[in-house]
Order: sequence, then C-alpha cells, then structure tokens
Amino acid sequence: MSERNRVTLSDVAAVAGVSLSTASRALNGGGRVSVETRSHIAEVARRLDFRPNALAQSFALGRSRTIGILAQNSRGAFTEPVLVGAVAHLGSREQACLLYDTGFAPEKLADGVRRLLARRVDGVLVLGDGLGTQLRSVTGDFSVPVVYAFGLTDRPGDSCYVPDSEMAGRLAGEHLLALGRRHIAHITGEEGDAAAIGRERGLLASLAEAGLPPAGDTLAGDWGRAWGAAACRRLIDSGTRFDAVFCGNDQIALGAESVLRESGRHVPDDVALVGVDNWEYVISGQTTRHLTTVDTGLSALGAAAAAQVADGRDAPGVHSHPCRLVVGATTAGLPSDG
Amino acid sequence: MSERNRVTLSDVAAVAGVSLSTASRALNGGGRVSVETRSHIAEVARRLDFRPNALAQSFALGRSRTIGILAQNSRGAFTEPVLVGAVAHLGSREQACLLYDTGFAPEKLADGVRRLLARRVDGVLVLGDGLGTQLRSVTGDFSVPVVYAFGLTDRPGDSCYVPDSEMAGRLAGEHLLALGRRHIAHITGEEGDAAAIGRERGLLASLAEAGLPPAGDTLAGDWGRAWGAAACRRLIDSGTRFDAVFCGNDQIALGAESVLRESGRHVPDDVALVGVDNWEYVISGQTTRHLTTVDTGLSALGAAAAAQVADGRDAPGVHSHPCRLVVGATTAGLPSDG
DNA sequence: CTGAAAGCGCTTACAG
DNA sequence: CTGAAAGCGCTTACAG
Repeated sequence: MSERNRVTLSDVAAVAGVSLSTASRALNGGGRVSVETRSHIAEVARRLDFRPNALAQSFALGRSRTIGILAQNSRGAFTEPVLVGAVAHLGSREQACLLYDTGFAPEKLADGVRRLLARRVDGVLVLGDGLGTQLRSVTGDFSVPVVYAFGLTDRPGDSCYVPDSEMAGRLAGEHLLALGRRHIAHITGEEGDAAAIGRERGLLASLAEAGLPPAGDTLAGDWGRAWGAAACRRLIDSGTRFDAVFCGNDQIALGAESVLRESGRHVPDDVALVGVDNWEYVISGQTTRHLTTVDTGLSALGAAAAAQVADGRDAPGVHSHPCRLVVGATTAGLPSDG
Repeated sequence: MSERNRVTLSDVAAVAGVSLSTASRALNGGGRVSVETRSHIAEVARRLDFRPNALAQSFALGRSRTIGILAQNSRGAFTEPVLVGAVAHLGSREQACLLYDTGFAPEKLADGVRRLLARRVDGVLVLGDGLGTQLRSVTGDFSVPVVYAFGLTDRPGDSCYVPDSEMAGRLAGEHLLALGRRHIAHITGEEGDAAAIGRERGLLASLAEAGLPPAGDTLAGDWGRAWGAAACRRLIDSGTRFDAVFCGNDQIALGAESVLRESGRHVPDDVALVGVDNWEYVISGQTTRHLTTVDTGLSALGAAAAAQVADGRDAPGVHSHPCRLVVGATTAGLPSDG
C-alpha cells in the first residue's frame, strides 16, 4: 500500500512475458486476447499489486475523471445539501469534482467555463440557487454533458433537476386530511416565489380532491420565523376556523407554533402543523422529531443530477425530484377519524 | 471559448518562431529566457487563446491537482458544512477533490487509501465526525500531505482541525454576563461527550472570572429538543434561581424555551437563552434571528483544513478553530446593568 | 491472438 | 539565452 509502489504496466508485461500492448488489452478487457494469456496477466498484475497510473490513463484517453461544478452560491443553506449529494455520488463513481463558484456574478461565468474547459472535465454540473433565479445555459459551450441542479435554464431541452414543489404541498395536505383535519390554513413565504406557488397548488389540489376549501386565504410574507408568528396571529384574529396550518417552511412553522401556544391552543390536538425543509437535525440516538415537515430531498436531488452527468441515463428535460413527508410531534398521535 | 479550441504549446511555439522548450519555459516563468522572447511568446499565447492541457501537465509533472477526501460519514449533519467549506476552498485553489466515504467501516479505509494512491492525489483530507470518535492516522500511507478535519487521530504530530469547544462555552458565558445575568444554568447533551465537556469548561471559566458560581449543576442528557424541555422543567421544579440558560445545542435551547414560555417566563426578559450550532437558516431578506447561538464555524474549519492540505502554512499539530457568537432575540434587547 | 510503434502534450535536464 | 531530445505511462490502430 506504500506510495513507493510504482509498479508500471511495463513491469507487468515483462514479468508476464508479453508485450506492453497485450498487457494493456488483457487488463482493459478489450481486444482479442486468449483466455490463458489474459488470466495469466491478470494474475501477475494482482501479484505485483499493479495500479494503473490514473494520470497517464487520463492523458492517453483525454478523459480527466473530473466533473466541473459551476455554482452560483455554493454556501447557500439549500445549495449545500445539493452539493454534498453530488460530490458524494461522484466520489462513488470515481469522479473527482472541481468547484468554481461564480457567486452571482454573471461576468465570472465565462471564466469558470474556460477553466473547466482547460481542465478537460468529463462533464459539468451547474448548481443553481433555487427556482427563483434562472440559470444561463452553458450547454453549448461544452461537448461533454451539462446538467443543471436546483435551477432551471433559459434553454429548453437542458437537463434540469428541481424539487417537486407541488408534491410538497400535496403531501402535506394529504397527511393532514388523513388525520381528519378539515380546516387547513396556509401560511407561506414570499409572494410570487416559484416554490411557494407550487406548494400552494399542491395543497389546494389535495383539498379540492377531498371537496374542501382552504381555511381562509393564503398568507404570504417572507420566509422568517417572525412572519410565521405574525401571520398566525393574524389568522387567529381574523376569526377563521382552522385545525391545521401548512407552513411554507420550518421557520414559519416554529413561529406559528409559538403563537398558537401563547394563545392557549394545543399543538397538535387543537392545531396540527406541517412545515417544509426538514431543517431539524437528527443526532445519533435521537428518535423523536418535533416538527412534521416535508423533506425536499435536496441531497438526493444533487445525487440524481450527478448521476446524470456521470452516466446520463435519464432523458433530457426538466426532472421534478420527489420529496418526502417526515412526521413529527406537531401532527403525530392523532388517529384519523375519517 | 469553444471546446474545439485545442491550441497546443507546439502551435504557440511555431507561430512565435521558437522551440517547444523555449515556449514552455517562457510561459512557466522558470529558466532563462530573454525578456523580449518571453513577452513575445506570451503575446502569441494570448492571441491564440492558448490554454495548456491540464491532463498533459499533470502527467508530465506527476501532480494530479486533486485532493483526496476520506470521510467517515460525509452525510452527517455536521460533516456537511465542513465538507462544503473544504470543497469550496479547494476549488478556489484550482484543486479538484475526490471523495471516498468509508461510512464508519474501518475495513474500507485501506481500500480508500489505495484508490487515492492510484489517483496520485496531491494531498489527503480526512474528514472525521466530531470529537467523539478517534480517527486512525493514515499519514504514514502517503508521501503527500495528510490533514484531519473535525476529528483527532491516534498519532501525535498529525495536523488536526477541530472546533474550539471551550471557546464556545466562554463566548456564551461572557455574553450572558455582559447582559447582566448572574444566575446562569447549564443544560447540555450527552454526558462525557468531548464537545460538551469543553463547552462546560469554557462556561465555568468565564463564570469563575466573574466570581460567580453556576446556577445549579450541569444537566446532561442527550442532544434532542425533548431533553431540553425535560431538563428545563427539572430546573424549574428544583427551585433553582436562574436568569439564563446556556444550552448544549440549539435543539436543547428550543426545547427549554417552550417550557419557559409555558411556565409563564418571558424570554429573554426573565430568562435569556444561548444555544450552540447556529442551525437557524438565514434566507435572503431575513434580518431577525430568533435564537442566540454559538456558530462553531465548521465551514471555515473545513476551509482551513483544506488550505493546510493545499498550501501547508500552519505548523503541524492540533488546531482549535475559533467559533463566533450570533446574537438573536433570546438574549437581545437587554442592556448590561453591570 | 500478439507485438512494434506512434501518439497523447507537456516539462526538463542537457548541450550548444 | 535557446533548441534537440528524452521521458512521463498508458492506449490503440496497424501489421503480422
């Protein structure tokens, strides 16, 4: 296992008593090589602990075994899990990754493209920062596959992976309905935000299928805890009857919860709460969750996008990545009463 | 900027009317080349948009421009920011990274080492999962630099980067003291956990310097919200007088807060709260923070460790990475009364 | 099925 | 200061 173990293919060939080209073919599976020769060479390679020099291979093949990642903002709270999911998947496929962060500066994009080109990357993953900002397509700049994660581009036909916002709203709605809730209110984040709109659509669709109207109008504000509290107060003051609130994210849900508690309402008995993002971290040995939430699956989304760069099994186009309900104390313990 | 733009060093040399070796030397700064020749070649290279083939360079120099990352658990909640910090820093230094996740399986470590060796990585970053588990040193397996992040090894002299737990406790204590709190209680996570111990030591040190005892004994349990609530209830029931609680992490703090509220105590007027981890995500446009917390700086820690692999400016040994107080509503708005 | 040879594009002693 | 040449270790047509 020592670093000094620089056994070369020539060494293997010499020991096996064959030519360099035969050794190469035998080990790479390609070309015609007799079974005996092949197994003999393989045996010698094993015995000598031969490990092909990846640098030489890359050079000869023109493949870097590296994927370039072009990020708008790699340090964003939501970008991180996408990035980690991608890096981890690529690692499992023996692909390194080279990150270039343009930091929302469009003029840096061209430079990033040039750098990745110079590094002869085998593919490019463009990391957006959500549905809010449209990505500029760089597909045409490369002859290798380009995939976009957590963002949509200005070019139809690009491979894009984004969270399924509508599914998020639908999962929350169906869960609350299954628990017997009939008066479901909705507090969300910024007005006009694409994710917020999708989630609302999903929620309303699930309610419509149950033949129910929402409890009051959707309250839109921002994505912070303070807004969640303010909106919940407004909801209470309005006299609207509600036994559940679907919140645009976990922060809003926590803000709403504190107000519900202060107003003497019990969570979840009087009012059930569902958030989005699954921001509660789980530490080993911990089993109980506080907030019921929808996990948008960003890490898996990053992995899926990475798989597409590396293997390209999916058809091109926009892929809505599924999300998942995570049940916690803010809805649990209530059997469905139909 | 097209991919087809395969201008080679030979092209540059030919157009400039010099030999390949002179062109190489001129562009790489090394060797004796007359000023005119050098600038002429540089000019030609620029005009032709020459970009050296990184694969050929790597092969010739034996340097992969890739750092191997050996992670115990790359998907851990705390490992992620460390990983992202490292990947982002490496990217800015034109270093790709190749992740190998051993997933707590020690027998996979040797395989990971072999793979990184075969890829001829220029350095290795070993990513631990906190102070709880000791890392096995692999420094001896490589001739390139090996650095450990978020964990300590079994070999003295290894370069390790870990969060400064004692500083975390001290920052929390000093902040609460500066706000005039004099009866500071402490609820922490698992008994015997290294981070918990360090934080307690820091808290007690700051109290001792102010000539104050802690309010009651440290309550240790687990790292979950439910424990935070239970411990706070116990604290109240014990009749201990307290006007502040330093909590082992943010989950515990949130659990404690809910109990304080239910018991009619105002946060922060009656009881101020400080957590650890800075788990509250901040979304664009959001300014108010709820929880005062200590950010353990894991992302910067990852970057520092990466910088050490790439440049090696620090002395070897254990580096305690500083943390940072983040003030939120659970302590804010209270002027110091001495 | 097997081997001799060229080639991937750069760096770097070594002569001149 | 400059150039001819070898070498990095592998892959892959091309002959035999």
